[in-house]
Amino acid sequence: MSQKFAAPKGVSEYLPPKSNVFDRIIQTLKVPALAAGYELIELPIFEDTELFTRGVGASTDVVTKEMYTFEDRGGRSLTLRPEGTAGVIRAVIEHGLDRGSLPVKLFYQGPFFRAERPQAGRYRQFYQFGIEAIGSNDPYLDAEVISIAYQGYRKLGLKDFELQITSLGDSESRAAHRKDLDAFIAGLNLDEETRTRALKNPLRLFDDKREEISSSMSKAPLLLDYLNSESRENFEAVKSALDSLEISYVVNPRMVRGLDYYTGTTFEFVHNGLGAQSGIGGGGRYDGLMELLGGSKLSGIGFGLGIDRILLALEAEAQSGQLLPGELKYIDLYVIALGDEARSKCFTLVDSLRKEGFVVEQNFGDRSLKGAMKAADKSGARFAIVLGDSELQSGSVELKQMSNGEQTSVRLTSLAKTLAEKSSGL
RNA sequence: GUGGGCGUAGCUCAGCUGGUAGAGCACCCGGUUGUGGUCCGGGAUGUCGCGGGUUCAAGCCCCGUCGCUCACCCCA
Repeated sequence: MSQKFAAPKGVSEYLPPKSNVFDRIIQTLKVPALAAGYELIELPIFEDTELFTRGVGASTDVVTKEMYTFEDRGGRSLTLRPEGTAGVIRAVIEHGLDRGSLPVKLFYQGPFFRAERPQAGRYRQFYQFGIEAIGSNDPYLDAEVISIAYQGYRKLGLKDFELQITSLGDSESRAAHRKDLDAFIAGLNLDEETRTRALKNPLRLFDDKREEISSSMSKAPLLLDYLNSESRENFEAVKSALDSLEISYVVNPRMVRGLDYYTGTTFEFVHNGLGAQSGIGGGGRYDGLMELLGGSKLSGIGFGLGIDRILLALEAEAQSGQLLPGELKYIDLYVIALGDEARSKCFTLVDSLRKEGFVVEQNFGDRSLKGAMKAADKSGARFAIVLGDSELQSGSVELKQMSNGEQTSVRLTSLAKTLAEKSSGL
């Protein structure tokens, strides 16, 4: 009895050729981060459960109903990471990274886990690329962080997205607003569940898509109107820094983020071509997180970008039949051997060309020349050679350019040189 | 957790008021001796998601179940 296995529910998987695009996305997003001096931090996939309940916030849905939590053999409660920031902060504190020069600038990339009901752009295992800058509250740093995400998207060719920003202010500003917002919500007719949620974090109601709730929230007091002078000046400084980089944005005073640690500048990138899950990335400042997790009182800011959703966004923006960035695999040369003797010669030839840096594929098994040529064509190789008895005799091959069928006779000894010359001309 | 849609070849799907399985794409081979992309010919591939029921007969009807998907809650 053979059982057919399937991947667990709701996970995202990437197979060729789409996996090439997936890889390209990550490589591309890294470029602006590296250019700004951010360095890789590679962290465990699972952490102490309490890191998330405390860091992300016990009131959040992420913590209350979406965590993959399990006990290890020593009875410790562990959780598959639902987001990246808490782990980064933990590592910074644990290893004293904040004792060096500030801000500490880090980037990470990898899988994250939330046990939600899957839908378009929402998976139980999903991928994020993120950066964190810890130890400075300079508004220019906020703008730098935002610009790194922005540049990453643009480098990938994305256009149809919008940057939304707001400020959640400092604790004084939030307290003043909370008082009025609570009073306002108390006057609304809400179902039990929603009311409970509002008690934990009333801002969440701004994000509710149900018609009756969004319409009644339209008159709710906005946090942005309660910012004290310091918070307001800070927000203005961030905005003008973005202006100076010609990064356009819209201020969305109703924006809500899912994690409780955000303060001050908060932002989200929203794509217009996606379904309900339109946020392709977001982040913000977190003033109290470091201290909350047992570290020094340093502010930080960062973002997480959803690789899966960026891929969906690229697909949404692509014209039909258009290739996505990185989708086509690149091959310099396809080598076809005819006969046993040639086969053995080709095998070492391919090896040496690869060592010189060329991307080379060879045909395997007994195929007709026609079939092998067809495979060469489909591989996307720019050039092909056929090596059989006569080539072994003469010591030269016909180097065929696949795009136009042109063949040039080349000595085997100068194949690499000619290939390099011809390739650079393309 | 709640609600809608869908489950037929590797992929996208067709299958009329039930009569016992098809197309396109992809794949492999060939169109006389060692050269691809077009064209022509040939070929392999399905327990029609699974279980039960109705019927002489079910991919089509009924019940259940599993899965996928979209949306809500929530969120990258």
